[in-house]
Amino acid sequence: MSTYKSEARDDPHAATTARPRVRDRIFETACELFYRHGIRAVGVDAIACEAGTNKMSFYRSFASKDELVAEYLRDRQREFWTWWNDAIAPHAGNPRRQIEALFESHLAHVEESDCRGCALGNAAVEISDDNDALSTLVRDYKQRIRHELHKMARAMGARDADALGDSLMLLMDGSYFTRLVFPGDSGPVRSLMGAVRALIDGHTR
Amino acid sequence: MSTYKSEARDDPHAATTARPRVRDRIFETACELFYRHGIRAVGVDAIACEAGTNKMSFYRSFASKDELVAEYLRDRQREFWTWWNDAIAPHAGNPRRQIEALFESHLAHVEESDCRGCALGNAAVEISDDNDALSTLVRDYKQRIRHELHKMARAMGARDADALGDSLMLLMDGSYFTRLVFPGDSGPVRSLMGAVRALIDGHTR
DNA sequence: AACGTAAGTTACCGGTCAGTAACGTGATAA
DNA sequence: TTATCACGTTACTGACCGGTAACTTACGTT
Repeated sequence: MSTYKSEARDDPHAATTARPRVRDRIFETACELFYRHGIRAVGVDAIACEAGTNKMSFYRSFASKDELVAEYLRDRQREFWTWWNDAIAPHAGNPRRQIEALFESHLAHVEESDCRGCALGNAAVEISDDNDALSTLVRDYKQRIRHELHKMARAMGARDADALGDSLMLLMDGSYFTRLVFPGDSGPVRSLMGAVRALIDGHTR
Repeated sequence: MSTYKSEARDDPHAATTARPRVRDRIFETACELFYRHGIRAVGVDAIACEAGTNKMSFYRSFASKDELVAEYLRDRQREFWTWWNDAIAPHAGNPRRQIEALFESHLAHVEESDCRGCALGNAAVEISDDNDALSTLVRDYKQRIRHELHKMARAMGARDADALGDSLMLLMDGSYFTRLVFPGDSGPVRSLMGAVRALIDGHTR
């Protein structure tokens, strides 16, 4: 199974060059490690070490690992909605174009070499259902995505807007999920835009 | 984060009533626990205890936890293809009906209350990429599914068979993935059959 | 110079992880 | 009867888990 182990830091004391506060370094490192290797696979020791500090400084900045995980998930969530708004903003007033632009951007993102799927969705695999704080966080996130897709489908005048929104969500999460196994743009994600357009057409023609 | 802890066994010594061999009990217990709580979240101690035995008997039957995990994944894989063949067998010679039947059966499975998504796909989230044995196992599995879907789409006479097969795979994995967050039949999976038929129509009309 | 603050260091806690050694027991089969 | 097999039991290893205590070092203000 093998948990992630950090290798010695290259830059033990960069001294003068004002590097970011330890809390920020820890957080950024943790985000990267969690996404790359999974939440359970990364211990706080490895995070602190990789961030060029130690466990004590970790616990001066974060109450617990679960707190850090929650903050990681909230951060990814925020980034997601920023991305979402940026993707649809140029096509305000044209819902169909907005959906297409959204999925074009999503496709580009998913095809990037360092993409490891959906951070929140992956977390749902790892966290236990009885961890209320974290699983609620993920559920709210996915529910809001679903809701926004319903809204956009409705704005587009789709025959069965909720069904179209749900189908689009299946495609979105499907491309995240398959991405874990198929590298780059070689996977089933190739067919994403075709499927998106076919479904939209089917609901508007 | 909280790892799974087993509660005391109810049936410490069922004596006469010939219960299955310890290896089988361990394996069955492990499959259930891995699927329910995730692979990393379940330790060998918990497995052995839940199976009504102890760690020593575990290691008499399995060389390592990773070996057991591999066997778990192979078993789920076998079950999957059995299910697959059973689903399409009644409609041999009618590829379109086969695909529909496949997804109808898949939908029913995914709507079951104890479904926690795709065992192999979930494993892909948890295992590290450098675990060759396990990640190859998962990749081969997903590649074969993709290949079979391509074949069926081709047999159906689809205009772009590979694209249709890929789109169907996105829907399939999407319904697995969303299932982790949306309980029962309340999630985006509601739209599955509609999307499947719309895509097929789009590729054959 | 004095002080507060941010951060590094070492050592430790109890618990769990995967995995092993050595031994005991009860049933079966030769 | 004796040997073997399948299994249970106890105790252990070394590493790692999340988390804490107590102390030290360095810097920035005033």
